Amino acid sequence: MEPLLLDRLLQITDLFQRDMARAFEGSGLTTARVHLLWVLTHNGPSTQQSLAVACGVSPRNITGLVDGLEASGHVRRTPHPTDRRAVLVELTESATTMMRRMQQEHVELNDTLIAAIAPADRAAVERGLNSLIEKLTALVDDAQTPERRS
Amino acid sequence: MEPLLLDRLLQITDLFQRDMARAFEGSGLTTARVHLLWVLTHNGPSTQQSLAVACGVSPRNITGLVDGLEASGHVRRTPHPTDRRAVLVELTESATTMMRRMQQEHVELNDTLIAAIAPADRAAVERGLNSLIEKLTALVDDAQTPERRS
DNA sequence: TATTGTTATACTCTATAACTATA
DNA sequence: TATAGTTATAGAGTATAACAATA
Repeated sequence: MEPLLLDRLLQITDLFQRDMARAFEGSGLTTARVHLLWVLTHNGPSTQQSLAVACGVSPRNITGLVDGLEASGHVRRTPHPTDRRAVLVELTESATTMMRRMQQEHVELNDTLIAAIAPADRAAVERGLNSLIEKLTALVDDAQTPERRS
Repeated sequence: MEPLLLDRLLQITDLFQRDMARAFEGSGLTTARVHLLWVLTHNGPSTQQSLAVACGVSPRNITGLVDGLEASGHVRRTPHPTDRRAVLVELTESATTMMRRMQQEHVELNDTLIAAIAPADRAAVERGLNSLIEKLTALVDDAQTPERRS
């Protein structure tokens, strides 16, 4: 009984989640908080509204995540220069350093994974994953868009 | 700037999670509860201890998940025939029917995804995913096992 | 003495709704 | 009037520790 392609992909999903959880444990960080740190790394100082959009969660949730990251010294809230309602969330120096290291480990893991694939198969795997992403994106969007509000 | 292989895999992970959450919404089911239902589908009536091991969560957590699934009519607690400490959790008839349908949809999604990959690439993608699973499993285990308790 | 499940407690992620301060 | 963020409230998933009943 060959496992289905779908089962293999789900297994990879599970392995990633466990690998990430393991990498964070002890640091007080969680998947949701690290996600926010990645967004800040890529986008620079951001308002909580924009973080909510980027993370795909409610603004209220961002308040909680930023509270936690502020308490652990990873981010800092600073006043928005022109809008006194808003705050800018930015990485602290130590968090910036940490994210640089994480980004490096990310690239190293990528290299390790590519090295695990037979050279002759690599191009096909890349094409295949791209096709899967395209198909999955279409499926998710299809399910989202046509909410027949008749 | 080509995205990394790792980023593609993470994107697929994200798409799966969104697709599953979408599929369950409105049904009152969640990822954790559906996972438990899958375990029951595959293993048959089980004690909460064995469910805890199979789901990789604490026994206490299983109590909560089973409480919820019992309230929604998906599972039933029955006395263990020989061990009066334990209970056997089993699917109700309606949940069994639902899981059969879910299993069918699972196979259909698998077919859809395979169809999205160019036929010439399919074998290479399968091999590549197997290699990735092997490598990732080794990485996760390596990080787990040698907790140098010196 | 060890195991099964539950009660007690706590933390994180998540959401919606109401409210405050500003635009 | 609309927007940015917070307080209030709620529910799910997760954990550990203490306890009951049973092995």
